[in-house]
Parts: sequence; structure tokens; C-alpha cells
Amino acid sequence: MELLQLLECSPPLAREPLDAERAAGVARVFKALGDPVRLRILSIVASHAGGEVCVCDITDAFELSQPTISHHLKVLKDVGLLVSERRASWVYYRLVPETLAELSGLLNTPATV
Amino acid sequence: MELLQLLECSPPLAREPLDAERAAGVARVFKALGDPVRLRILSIVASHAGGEVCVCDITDAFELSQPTISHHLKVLKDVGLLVSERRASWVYYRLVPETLAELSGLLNTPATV
DNA sequence: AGCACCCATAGATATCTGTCAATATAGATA
DNA sequence: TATCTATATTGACAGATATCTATGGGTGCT
Repeated sequence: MELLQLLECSPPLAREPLDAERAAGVARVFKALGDPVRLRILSIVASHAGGEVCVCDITDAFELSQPTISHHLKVLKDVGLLVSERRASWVYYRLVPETLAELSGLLNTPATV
Repeated sequence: MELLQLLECSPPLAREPLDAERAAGVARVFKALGDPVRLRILSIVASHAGGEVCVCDITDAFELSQPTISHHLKVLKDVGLLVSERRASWVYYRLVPETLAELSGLLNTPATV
């Protein structure tokens, strides 16, 4: 099952105990967010006017090697938080807001549900 | 700075690029959520009627050693997602809904902000 | 064709992490 | 005090991960 589909059919954590299978899928996404560099990359992409960012712009924002940034982008893409598109020599990354929204809903507490 | 305070004064990821210092703090919390066992523990505590759960009940829900569960509880507690209280021989864990709510807010996308 | 630039992949390595067995600590009870 | 139960801590170890260098693949330009 796709991760986004799994997120879509998962009730908030505070509603009922999460079963093992869903927990494994959801944990993959949170683990992707559990790195400061990836959080910053995601934030750069998510907050960028126009909605997409070139890899070169991301690389410039860090003092890390280009392969390291490429690795982090792949992790974020693999869990469905980002998508990429190549145009000419450049590759552009965009946020998948649905995935972020599903995650947000998962964290809703009884008061907010 | 306390992690909850840091979360409280962090704008949504999609509002502006997260600075390195905040990213480090926020990543700690997401990293704690990035393990399936911890997600299930958190969900058990969060969804439990009465709001608190004895460690023994959590241990019974997994086929893992007691020290392993204790370790995961410590991780969740260290990032401010859970608090604990000892009463007699037993230790009870409770959710900190504010932390969960702040995380949820952090993930809000432009459409939802 | 050749070159320069952008990005991804492969391989290596040091560090981090999840797990367990063993042990320690704290409270209750006899 | 001795002992039992519940939980935490310690130490060890296998596997995961973040990072780098080196290399490959794709695109445009001359």
C-alpha cells in the first residue's frame, strides 16, 4: 500500500491504539522528518513562492556535499513528502501537501478532534 | 530552551525556512515519533480512557523486553511527549497534548494555515 | 564531438540506535 | 530485616544512518 493511502485511512493516534502495520508505515514518514537537515529542506521547499525549488538552491543553503543533499531529498521523496520533476538540466522538487496534512491530522488530540 | 517552548515559537514549516537551531529541536521530537514501537506506545497512552497508563499495561502489549519498553518511554518523555508519575509500586504515563498539538500546527500547509 | 554543468548512485566509514541480559533501585509486605 | 514486585539503568552488540569521495548519466553549449 502507498504510504499516503495508509496515512489517509489511519485515525488520529489519540483515537485508538495504532496497529503494528500502520505504525510501521507512519513511523517511516516521521523518521524522515526526524533529521534537522531534512526538516530544513522540507521547510525551504514548502515555503518557497511558486511551490518548487531547484536542487541547486537547496544545496547552496547548506554546508554539506551535494550527494548528501541528494540523499536527503531521496528520503523525503520515498516517503511521499516531496515529488521531483526534471526540466532541462535542473531538477525541481515540490511539496506534497496532502501527506503533510494527513500527518497533521494523525497528531490531533481529543480536544482538537 | 525547553522543547515545548521551542515548538510554541516555531512557525509552520511552510511559512518560512526553518532555521538550523529550531530544526535541531523539532527534529528531536519527530525522531522520537520515527519508531513504530514508540508510535504505538504513544497511541496507547493517548487513546486510553482516563488519560494515564501503567507501564505494566504497555509492556504487556508488546513482545519486547521490559527494558526495551522502558527505554522507549524515556525517549518519549525526554522530548516532552509524555510525563510520568509514580504512585506506590507503579509508574503511570500521561500524554502531553500541547506538544502533540504544536507538532500538528508545525505541519500545517498553506491551505490549512 | 567535446566540454561543462547539474544531479544521482556507489562504496566506505564513523556514529547512532534498538534490542537484550544482567543488575540496580524503589516501594510494599510479611 | 528479608523478600517480592515494578521499573529503571548499564553494558554489549548487530544493524541502520549521515556523511564523504569518486564516479556515472543526462543536458545544453561551443
